[in-house]
Amino acid sequence: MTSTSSHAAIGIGELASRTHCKPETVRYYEKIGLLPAALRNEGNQRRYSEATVQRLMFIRHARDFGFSVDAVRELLDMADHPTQPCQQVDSLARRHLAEVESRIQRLTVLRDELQRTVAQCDGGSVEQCRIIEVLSDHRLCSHNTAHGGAEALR
Amino acid sequence: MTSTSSHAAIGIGELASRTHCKPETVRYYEKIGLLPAALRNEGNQRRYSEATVQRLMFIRHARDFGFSVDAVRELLDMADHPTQPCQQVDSLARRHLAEVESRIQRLTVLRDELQRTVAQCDGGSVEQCRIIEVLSDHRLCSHNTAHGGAEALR
DNA sequence: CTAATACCTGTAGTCACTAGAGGTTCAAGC
DNA sequence: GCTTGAACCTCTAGTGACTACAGGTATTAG
Repeated sequence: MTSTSSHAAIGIGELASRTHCKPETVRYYEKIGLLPAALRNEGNQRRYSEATVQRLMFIRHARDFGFSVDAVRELLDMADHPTQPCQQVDSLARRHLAEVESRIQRLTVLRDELQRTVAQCDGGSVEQCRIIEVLSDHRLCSHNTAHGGAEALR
Repeated sequence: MTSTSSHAAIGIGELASRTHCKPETVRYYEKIGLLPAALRNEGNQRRYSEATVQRLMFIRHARDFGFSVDAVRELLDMADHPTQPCQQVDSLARRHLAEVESRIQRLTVLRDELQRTVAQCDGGSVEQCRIIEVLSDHRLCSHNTAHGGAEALR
């Protein structure tokens, strides 16, 4: 048996594989306080309960939604206080949604500018390349504002 | 006069302000080799020509388009060889465009899921909050694949 | 001449992990 | 009991593209 039975303590490897992350990530989350310090067995290895599996699933799912680690910290805190009103949760999620929408907006403008520029390249020499020309002179862009690609990507 | 005359050597502060970045960024670009080592005056301070202003404008504009520093390095290299065919430029720009489009795609899927989730919250207690519930259980999501928000944002 | 400003170098911090070195513990087979 | 290999441990450094200091020097305006 590979110890997948329901209420036995599990090791970091199984915890990681059941939550689609790596042992390094689990140790990292413990270090930054997203997960509490794990119980250890006699040989100093971490042992986890089902409750930790659930907590880590929550964390991974929230991260997968694009919430920052700090936001996840707040969400966990709220989830730990179930009788409180969920206004803060709602507000956090709406702010996140607004950020995603803004990101889409900026990337769409950038995409249009890139498409226009790329479409104008006729495949000659670099000397007459429209892409290089546009990069050399912002006045050739359709907007005179920044594209914001450096922030909207990466 | 604040030394804005056309062909005099300028300092790092003026170079920075004319290219919408900071002196630290200029020094950083020099360090990583995007800009050549600057000439110095008697007091060891960097002095720049108009050519450097142009080069840095190109760099900033390309970064603003979202090209990575490595991509900018390649673009600069190509721009420095004007008689070569611009096929590589074109290919680099098209790959970048594809990346931007993919990013928009992923963020759009994420936005839809977030919108759906946020819309279901009725403002009660955390206990019955749909947002917390969805984060706790991926099966409540409309797709059973990852949302990829952690990679698509950030 | 003085004071404010701009500049210099070098280091560390950001974010959310990931990768590696160098050592220890565990589980299975013989 | 012994061996072997996988899994685990801690600690450090690296990623991208800057940004922010600290502690010192140069320039410039008045």
